[in-house]
Amino acid sequence: MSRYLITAALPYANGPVHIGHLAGCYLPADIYVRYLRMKGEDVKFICGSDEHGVPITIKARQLGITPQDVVDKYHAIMRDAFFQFGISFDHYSRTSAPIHHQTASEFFKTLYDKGVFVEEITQQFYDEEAKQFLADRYITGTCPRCGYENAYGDQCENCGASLNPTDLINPKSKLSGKTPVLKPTKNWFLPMDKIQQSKEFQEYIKRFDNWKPNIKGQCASWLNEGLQPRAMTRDLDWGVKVPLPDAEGKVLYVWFDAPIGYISATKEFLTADWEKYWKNQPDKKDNPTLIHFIGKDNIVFHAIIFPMMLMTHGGYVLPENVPANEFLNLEGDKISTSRNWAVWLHEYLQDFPGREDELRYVLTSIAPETKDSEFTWKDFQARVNNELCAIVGNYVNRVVVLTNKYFAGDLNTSSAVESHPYQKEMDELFQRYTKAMNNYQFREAQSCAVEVARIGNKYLTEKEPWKKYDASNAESVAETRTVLINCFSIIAQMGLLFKPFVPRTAEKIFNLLNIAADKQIWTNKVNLAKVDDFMDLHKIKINTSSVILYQKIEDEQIEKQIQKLLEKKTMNQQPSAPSEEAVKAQMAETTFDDFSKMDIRVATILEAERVPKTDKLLKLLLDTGIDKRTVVSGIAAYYEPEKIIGQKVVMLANLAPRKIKGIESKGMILMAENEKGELSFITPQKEIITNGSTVK
RNA sequence: GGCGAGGUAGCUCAGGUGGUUAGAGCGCAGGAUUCAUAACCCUGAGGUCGGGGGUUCAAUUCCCCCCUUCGCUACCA
Repeated sequence: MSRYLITAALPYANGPVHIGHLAGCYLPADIYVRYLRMKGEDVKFICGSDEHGVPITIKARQLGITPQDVVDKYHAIMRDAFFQFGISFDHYSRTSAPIHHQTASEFFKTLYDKGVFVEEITQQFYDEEAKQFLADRYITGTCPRCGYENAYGDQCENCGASLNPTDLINPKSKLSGKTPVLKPTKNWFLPMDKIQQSKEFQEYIKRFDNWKPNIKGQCASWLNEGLQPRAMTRDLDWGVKVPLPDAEGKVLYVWFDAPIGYISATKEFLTADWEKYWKNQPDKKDNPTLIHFIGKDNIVFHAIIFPMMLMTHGGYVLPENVPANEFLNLEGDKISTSRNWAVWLHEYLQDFPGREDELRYVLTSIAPETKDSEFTWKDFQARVNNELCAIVGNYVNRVVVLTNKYFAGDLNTSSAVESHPYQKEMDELFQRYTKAMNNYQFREAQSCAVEVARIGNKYLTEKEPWKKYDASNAESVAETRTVLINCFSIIAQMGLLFKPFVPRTAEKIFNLLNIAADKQIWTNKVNLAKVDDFMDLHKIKINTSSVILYQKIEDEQIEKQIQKLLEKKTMNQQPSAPSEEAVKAQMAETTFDDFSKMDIRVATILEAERVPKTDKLLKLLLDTGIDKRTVVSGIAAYYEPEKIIGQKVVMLANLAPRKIKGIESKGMILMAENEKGELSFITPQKEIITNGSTVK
């Protein structure tokens, strides 16, 4: 028996869980864990809410409540939805738990004492009015890449660029709306560049060879570019306090503390025994196997940074595999929490009560294992109706109905039971299934389970007891009994294959056949003797007139869901629907004096060309009325160079010159921008306005 | 622009260290059947495996170029 510690990414506690999270991470993790348990392995499945970090503090501020209120709310929603859906965590914790603060704090202190960190004083934005340093997410400004005005200091949500706060144009503090100033502050960096060179790390990355191509490729890409030191502390007051005397007002970087959440949750759950699931054991063969299930957005943290932390700490095992999935799209569009384009788990559970297995089944059949995939409601309906109802559910019901019809539900017999002619195919399916499961190919494995039902249907159709059964002929009765016994044996084996995927269905099947929990043990090879041990083939008795495992999904239900989504889409597209994200709040007050320092004037574009090797930049020659000058502008996504010659524009003329891609840019074109970050020139309306006319 | 992963039947996806007729499910067409949730079972039609070049006796599979989708990354005063 091997020991496993399986984790699923800690969901961030600032919003509920949607089907993309499930298909990408929680469902595959749960399936794998249930498979390991079925094999009789010693496995612990750990997860919890990730409750630190800046977005939560922003959300709290917006709602006028404390960060703790925010995380309390979403922690409860997520935990309840997960458990109702059947994600079988052994323990679901949270990073605001005291034991987590203690564990993360100690972990940091150990690395500090070992001299792992590099202390560095850097210039960070500081809000003089709020008297605090600003984390990346607390700074907004114009995205230098796409021109989106509400980009965050770490990332632009419009174009997805990852940024440094100092990259932002016109940075503003989210606290006061004022322009922040740069001020020195001390932080502790993980020298990932050095650790990358270490023998131990080089040894560790060899195991990437066995990982899925998408992850291996992404990691190789990071490693080839060379890793950079990364700050493991932040100037913020929400999180785990940095356990050092000179670290007032600093907390651990959320990505430092979050993965430690896996450890603290294990501690909380197992108390004294936790180390058996995390640490190297005296005898190497007793070492636990650590596997992280995540979505592809987390690869670098789980495959590289966290292992580096574990490695430099010492004593811990490193992840054996990080099976990350790609993204799930929804009805042709990317799932987006901020645009509310999602199917939320807690809403599904309400709209489809008792239909958890149906969603589990469909999400597994379309899981983005090797590439992005797509969920549509029509497809959901088709898969439930054509596969679960028609093939699986219908098969079980026909066997039950026939048994009642010819044997009043009792197949009890003392004569020997012959195997059916498809046992070889079944055996092959079990082997295919095992191989797929071991390689994290869950869609393939699940299809093996459906395949079993197809075999059953085929067998039944070939034997056609409804034609051959003759109550007055003992031989015919015996043969029919054998056929039905075999049909039940196929059902039982199907239950085993289905158990990790649709646990409630499996439960119903095992209840129907009175198969005790201690018999539901996986075997990767089947034959009659094994099946007979698994379930007593001589004593099959059922006491139900029919078994409907799955109900059809009606057109109206699907229409309703599609309608729900269309409404969301309409709301998203209405430019007049102002939401907090869409329309920028008014900035802090300024003075006429400040405004009049701007030399804003009209100019005409004389020449325009793309800046080579860039996506966004145009090099423009402008006639400003006073001179002809070069300006580089990030508008290539919205204007083609040939088409803007002669275009009148408004520009800021006295902006300090700056070199961009080696070109000296003297000024800045002013652009109007909508909430999507789309840009437009601002053009004077009358011909009397000529080059050099001022704007005031 | 650089890097990574994809582009295979109408749809959702498998597969391939180069080698006889390229696979599955759904959908579609035809047949058979009635135990069953109009379900099951059988048969069939459908693809120059993103495009173009090259290497080879032979390429969908190897090499080069291009187009395209997704992600990471650079440039936007």
